[in-house]
Amino acid sequence: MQTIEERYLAAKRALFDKVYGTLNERQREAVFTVNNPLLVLAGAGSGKTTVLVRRIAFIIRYGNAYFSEYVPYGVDESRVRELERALDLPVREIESGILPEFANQACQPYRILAITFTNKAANEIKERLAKMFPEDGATASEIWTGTFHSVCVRILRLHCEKVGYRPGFTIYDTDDSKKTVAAAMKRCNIDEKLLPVKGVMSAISRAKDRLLTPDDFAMEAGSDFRQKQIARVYEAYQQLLRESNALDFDDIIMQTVLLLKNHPAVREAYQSRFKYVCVDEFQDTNVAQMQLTVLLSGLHQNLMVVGDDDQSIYKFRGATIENILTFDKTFPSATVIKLEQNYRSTQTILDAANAVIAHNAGRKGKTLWTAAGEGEKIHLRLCDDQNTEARFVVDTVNRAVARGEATYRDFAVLYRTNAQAQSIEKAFARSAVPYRVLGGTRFTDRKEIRDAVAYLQLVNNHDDNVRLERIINEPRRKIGAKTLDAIAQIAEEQGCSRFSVIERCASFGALERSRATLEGFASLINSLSELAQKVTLDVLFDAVLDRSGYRQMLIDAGEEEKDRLDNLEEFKSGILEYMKENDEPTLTGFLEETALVADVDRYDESADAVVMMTIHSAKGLEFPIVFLPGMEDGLFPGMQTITAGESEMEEERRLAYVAITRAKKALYMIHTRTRLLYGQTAYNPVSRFVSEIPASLVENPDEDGHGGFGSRVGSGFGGGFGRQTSVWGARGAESSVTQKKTYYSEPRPRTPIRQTAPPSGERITVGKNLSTPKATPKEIFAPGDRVRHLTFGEGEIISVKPMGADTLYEIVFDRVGTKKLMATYARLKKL
DNA sequence: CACGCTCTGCCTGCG
DNA sequence: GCAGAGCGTG
Repeated sequence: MQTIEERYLAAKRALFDKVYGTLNERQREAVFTVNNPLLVLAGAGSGKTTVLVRRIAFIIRYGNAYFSEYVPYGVDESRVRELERALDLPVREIESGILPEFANQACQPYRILAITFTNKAANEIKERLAKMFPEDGATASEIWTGTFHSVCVRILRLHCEKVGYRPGFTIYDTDDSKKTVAAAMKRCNIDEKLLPVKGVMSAISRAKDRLLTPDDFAMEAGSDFRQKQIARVYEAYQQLLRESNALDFDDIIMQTVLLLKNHPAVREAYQSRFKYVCVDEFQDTNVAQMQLTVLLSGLHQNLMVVGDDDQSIYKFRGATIENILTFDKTFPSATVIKLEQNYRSTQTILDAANAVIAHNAGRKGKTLWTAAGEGEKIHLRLCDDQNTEARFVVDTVNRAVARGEATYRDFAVLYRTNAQAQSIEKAFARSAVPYRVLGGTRFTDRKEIRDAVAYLQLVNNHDDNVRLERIINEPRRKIGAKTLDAIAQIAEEQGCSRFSVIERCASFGALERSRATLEGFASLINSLSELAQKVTLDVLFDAVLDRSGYRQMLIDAGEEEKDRLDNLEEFKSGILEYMKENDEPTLTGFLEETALVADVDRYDESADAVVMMTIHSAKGLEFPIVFLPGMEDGLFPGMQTITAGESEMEEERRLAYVAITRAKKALYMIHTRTRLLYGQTAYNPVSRFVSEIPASLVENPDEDGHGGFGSRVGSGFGGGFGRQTSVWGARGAESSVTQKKTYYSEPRPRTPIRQTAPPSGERITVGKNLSTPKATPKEIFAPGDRVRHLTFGEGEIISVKPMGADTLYEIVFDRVGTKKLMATYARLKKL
């Protein structure tokens, strides 16, 4: 017999469960678990952002209401009955009328910190939080949401002097850093040919990711000559950055960590402020970012991290998958919740993804499943070369659009390397298919934009030597390398900035010849600095372009540089936008935003065009129909991965997993017999990742519909390729027939794939070319039964759960571990 | 100092 | 195969 208290708590939880009934059980658990460390292992498409956003809203409204054991004084039989009866009320009424009284230590919004990696993700969270509190805009805006970098810059702006930077510091991007590293190497008398700048730069970056100071780095280098050299450059590089009052992207994180570590008062202030800390995409964090989160959440320990170890694809950028793999060891009190139900893709796509990723050893182990149904098979396609491949993509798109089965925006082409974009882009352009290419040169990487920004940067921070050098002779002012060397030398001797040397050039004999131009330049910058105090940003921007002569230079160049002028105008509209969005627009603020905003944010999902991007940049996105060109060993996985170790191959495999799970309803994997790569013709075998997908999931015209390509298909020396460069379709009769089978397929009913299984256990077939086996007899298994699955082999049922009209089995397979499968689709045979 | 030629190296890339 | 960097010449 339950006590009154037990019944009260049960009724309370039942009411919360009902109001949050649109979430699945696991999602609800994640939302309600607010205190103590929490690791949410969120598979692709499992609704992790929903969980993140709803959990934050829950914390603000109800605090620890769900799991709290608190029972108010005076709760009696009649009250409990009332609550139990309330379960029949509509959700809205429960939510507004009853739930608020359960609130337990509800948290003020400004005490919650949510950290993401990209501005895009941060904005999405902000927008969705705003929707959670439609009644007042203030609540959502008080929640501290931002990228690692924006959060750290915000902290550093207030405390930078404690770590040795002056207020108004500048942020150097990769290009500025590279120049500074080159300068540092020059100072150390190290030849760039013996030690490439690129390598040094990345070594320094990796060191900062791991919080290693130049001294630490030197210690670790030991007697290794190369490493010792890099240590010297690292030291000099930091020196140069400090002289310019500049931080690079890695410093932003590392210096914040050092600030919090070494200044207890600052640390304690933030620790007591942040009662709840949430981190998104936790699998992408590096040592420094991990340390930062641990420090910020150190007092209250309410740290929630969301991530997917299977989507960790940024090791090369310093991410340590160990952060997520060992989170529960680092925090023994942590709750771990796996989100495995997928709301994005068909079961076929998920089965393929699951099968591929199952080949990795170092993982937490998740198996995605969906209630959506099987969907169409995965299309595998062999083409002659990259041009045929491109034509195949374009024609498939055109056909589907012509039939009214899809619009351009439904398609995405995802590739391993940016170089692959070229041939496909050409084909789209030729056939007048609207398309967009993401990545490559960013808007803000264009020369004219960088120059204009450099002017603004120098106006904002006169010590910024890199930007000074960038624009002092742009437009031409006859200030060449000679003069600059002299200035740098004097600056070094005097221990002052180069700009102050230029200002006082009259005092230095060595600068006599350029005195007039230098003074002119100094007064240009100084007058712009004065102007910056008086006028709005857009006016300042025009003044920079006019007074510097930069605009005139482009106008004089005529038609050739027209684009650059247009780009500058576009950039100006960005300035106006910034001014509209910020109550107190400042030059520093704008420059900061420019430095911290990437190009991905420019991806406009509403435009009706096929989108092309690398698999890396597609992480987090989804598309109805996905093309994966270049599924070849040597390209994906790349040659350097094949010759490297197993852990590199696992990362590459995770990338394949990310690629596959982007697709909602259809996935086309393409490989070619020959491919022009780095000016050479390569004959690549089909990607091993393709071979890791069970043949039963794949429709493979090249095998004449028999499936079963356990061995490699298209190792590719079969038919007369090479001489026949004609596009497909104009080739021999036999192959056109094959092609007809694949993408000249019969019109497919536009059956929505996301529909639940019919209660009868009937299979949903999307397209009649799907040769699905006869419907499985609805045999009911019990825990302990031995069964056989087509792809997973033999296993034992460990749990049986009715799910609507279907049944969810949890099965431990002998070969592949535990999987959750829906009875309708699992095609289980009793042994 | 600017232009043009040759040479090199080349995966992915947030902020 | 191509872009960007570096070098040499007018």
